[in-house]
Amino acid sequence: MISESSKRRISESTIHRLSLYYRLLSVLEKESKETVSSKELAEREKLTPAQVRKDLSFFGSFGTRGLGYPVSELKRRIGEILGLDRQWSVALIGVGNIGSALVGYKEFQRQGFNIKLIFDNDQRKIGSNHKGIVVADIKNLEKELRENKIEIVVIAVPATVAQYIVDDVVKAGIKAILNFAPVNLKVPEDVFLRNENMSMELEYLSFALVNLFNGRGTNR
Amino acid sequence: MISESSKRRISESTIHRLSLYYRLLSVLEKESKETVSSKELAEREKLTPAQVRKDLSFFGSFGTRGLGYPVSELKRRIGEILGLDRQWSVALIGVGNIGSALVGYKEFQRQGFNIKLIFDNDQRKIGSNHKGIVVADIKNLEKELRENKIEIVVIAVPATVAQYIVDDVVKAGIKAILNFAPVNLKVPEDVFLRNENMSMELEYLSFALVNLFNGRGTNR
DNA sequence: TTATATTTGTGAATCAATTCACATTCATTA
DNA sequence: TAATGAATGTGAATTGATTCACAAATATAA
Repeated sequence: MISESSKRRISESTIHRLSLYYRLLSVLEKESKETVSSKELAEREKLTPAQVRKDLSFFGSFGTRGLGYPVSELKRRIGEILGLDRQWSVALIGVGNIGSALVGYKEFQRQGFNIKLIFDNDQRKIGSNHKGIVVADIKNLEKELRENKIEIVVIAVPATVAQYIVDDVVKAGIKAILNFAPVNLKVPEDVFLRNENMSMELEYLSFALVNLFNGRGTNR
Repeated sequence: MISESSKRRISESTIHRLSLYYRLLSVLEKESKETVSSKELAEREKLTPAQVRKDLSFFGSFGTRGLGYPVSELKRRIGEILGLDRQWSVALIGVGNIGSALVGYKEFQRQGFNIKLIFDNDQRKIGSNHKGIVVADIKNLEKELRENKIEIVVIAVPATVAQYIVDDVVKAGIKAILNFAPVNLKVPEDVFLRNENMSMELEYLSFALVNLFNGRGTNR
């Protein structure tokens, strides 16, 4: 897979759809379904069968003609591609509204994203316990990130301080950052930064209600 | 604008970028910047100037040749397009981890999304106060949604019950739903449904770390 | 064992989004 | 007031993503 993906350039949309397939396959696996066709996957995700097959074909051929894809096996393979076949050490910075929610978000753990450290700068929060993790002082950020071999950092601090925090996170050698603060962050070329913009979809709904209401909705 | 957008089909990406421009223009406005060029907007959002101009051109011509775009005016116009020039009545269903975070999320209010009602089915939560809003019993969902003229519903309940809730929400005549539950929901054609998949970006990071690490990161 | 029905995997074709490139417009300066 | 420079707005060109359509492979039924 690794060589495949460096050969061709895989689009962001394809990766996002792999996430969808992975989640759906987990459901099908629970339902003890043995095989599934691109047609069925497509119907359940509101895509075309060709789209599903094309997405998968970038990474190999996982199906059996005349039969479809083996549910468990395909789930396992997509898990491999997405890096969900391993555990990730995650640190969370900022334990306000959103930070607290993320600590308790079961879906992350289930996928192998383990929050190992929590940081904050508020003395009232430092030392407090969140789901078994003691909140550390942001002052020790770099040292702690290194010592605990953190691989992914989640930013959930106010927009005003996010850039300073990220600068320190980058200094600590972190190469993957998920940002919940509503602000554009600058990172070096070799750091992966993704933004979770919680207002964006709400704004899309607002746009849709105001502009697109000629009768029917347009879903993703 | 309304007629423009029904003439041509505006892509989802364009709308998402309008959200980005809007946020950036708010910053520029605070910095008392009078005008801004497509070049500068593009640089700050890691886009091309042509992309910025094309996006805006779908909705009209807001700039002055030789000068650029007037910051406040453009912000106002994009606000209009996105429906952020008005207040929206929002109901939140499910006040667990994520629901609680959303109640306190300032960014929503700032954009005119006002959480007016909160529902839950847990007797321990019903009647409790969240930022001045008393949690209502999910049993009265339909009645309350109608009486309070709710326009947008945010779903933050466990995946297992989300579809049942959504069915009731649709029955209440709601046409716009934002779903945080990690599950594919079915709604009629005339209802706008958007999904906020919190794991997706984390999975993208995971994918990037495993597959794309030939030195440099690829940011959005 | 053969015939028929399915369904994959994938080049080719189509459709959509992005970028190019430039005429046009306006601000500014001499 | 004319000349210069800057930046928009937009068709055309390009690039990228999606869908088509079909040969190949396999399952299943006769």
